[in-house]
Amino acid sequence: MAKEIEKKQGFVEHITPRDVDFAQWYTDVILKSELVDYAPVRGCMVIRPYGYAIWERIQHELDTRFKATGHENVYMPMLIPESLLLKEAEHVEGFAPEVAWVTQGGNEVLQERLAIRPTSETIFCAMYSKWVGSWRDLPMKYNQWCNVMRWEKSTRPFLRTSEFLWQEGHTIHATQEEAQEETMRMLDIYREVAQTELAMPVLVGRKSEKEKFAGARATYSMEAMMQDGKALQAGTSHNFGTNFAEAYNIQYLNKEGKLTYVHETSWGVSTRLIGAIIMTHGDERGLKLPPHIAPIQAVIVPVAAHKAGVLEKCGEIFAELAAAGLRVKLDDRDTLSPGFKFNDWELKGVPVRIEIGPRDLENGQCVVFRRDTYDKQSVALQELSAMLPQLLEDIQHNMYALADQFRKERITEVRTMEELKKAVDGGFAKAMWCGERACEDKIKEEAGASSRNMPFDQQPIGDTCVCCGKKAEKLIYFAKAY
RNA sequence: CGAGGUGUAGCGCAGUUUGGUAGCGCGUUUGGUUCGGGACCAAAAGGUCGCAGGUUCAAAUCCUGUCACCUCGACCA
Repeated sequence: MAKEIEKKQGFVEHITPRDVDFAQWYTDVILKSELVDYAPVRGCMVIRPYGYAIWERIQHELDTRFKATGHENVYMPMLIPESLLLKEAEHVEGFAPEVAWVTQGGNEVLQERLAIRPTSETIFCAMYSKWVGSWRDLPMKYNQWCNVMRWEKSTRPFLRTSEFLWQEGHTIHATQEEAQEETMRMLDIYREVAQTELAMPVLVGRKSEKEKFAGARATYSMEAMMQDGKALQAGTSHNFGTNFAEAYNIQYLNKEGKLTYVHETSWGVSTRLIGAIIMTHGDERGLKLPPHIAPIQAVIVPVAAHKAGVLEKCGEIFAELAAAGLRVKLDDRDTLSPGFKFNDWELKGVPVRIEIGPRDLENGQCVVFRRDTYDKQSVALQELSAMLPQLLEDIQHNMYALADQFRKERITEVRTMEELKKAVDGGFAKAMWCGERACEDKIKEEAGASSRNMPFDQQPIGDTCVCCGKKAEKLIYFAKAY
């Protein structure tokens, strides 16, 4: 089907329409926009310069906020001795099926095999137990930017790959209250970055026991809705209580001189966020990047670049905009037609395009195109650098508003299983739940949906469980998930 | 790990049923003309047909094995 359309239109770079095959649309977009390529290793991706530039933007937004809230960056080794990994039982059980092992070094078989980190709780714990001694040492709030590896059964670039990049924050605190405060603070930073920088609305809340992180006392998440109505867990923040501290013996002497276990948190977001941006905003022409994290915010495309003065003027405008602090690019590739470039930069999701040709030079203006609405307007050249920042903000806000409206239309309050099944076919179901694992399992079985999270703002929409009909305990979202 | 699918030029594919000189489109290179929504003409380069066995005078094609990747499920950021 998609192939027939492609052939008919004769477009080499044609993208499969979203409503024909959303999964294929996603694959088309990420490959053709040159974000990633498949690696010659099972389940791994190569993040290409344009994709990595987006990751660097996301890193910048997060890292700035981490540091502003008192966190420091560190780096832990990628290899974890098996004995160390085994100490927290629930954690091991959760990760064991997807750990990759190093069993040989050079020509020698290792005495103890080494896990390639699937996450670094264990090694952080080992170091914290060494580093902490007094209540004066607390809190310790460390973060690391690194790669991790999980031997996933089936993989998709950005969404689930064997190796991926992320940040993992690990903190230890004197009290449960402090740990909980930290857990919430970091979740809120994730929410804020998602909403203000990625223009992506998210639902924040607490995970059910079934869905929580292996070894956590409580897991909180932010959940985003993709354009096929499926949920993507876009970030998590965990409160471990003293679970790991007890397993790894992380104790300090409190003010009374008594040995006390620390309270620990961890929190992470990954390159999956790039997948979230793509599936939240993208359209039939390809990527659509929010201006705040777009590596290129505005691209200048010369028209009839060989004509006198065109390229020179483009160069001047480029210098002016760059000096004004905009991330701008001049597309001076000489063998490509303007039309090709228009499509190329739309595919790559650049928020604003500036066209400058001979006609514009005569009139002292340019054509400004915005990616989110496809609107074109003529702008006087001397006003350009003054109007662009506001235009970029408009685009940023419009993209959030569109995504928010899309999501609102696809969240349905449900009171019966029939309603739930219908709601999760292309959307989220908002339901009351008794709190029992059995009902989650049954909903997974019958509707293919999992619980996403329980919002902090618990305004009941009924008093009986959507599944079993018994007394409801919690308001919770269900959805099919990536 | 279950079910399905695909491996042929950088990319996308045809050719496999019925064994007989390796094809097409795009891209690439060179020269020229173009340039306000995916330009055109001409010439050129580019492939041990995933890998290993086997059958045959002859294998991309038939047989056996094997590896990899993709999609959908189950599991997970």
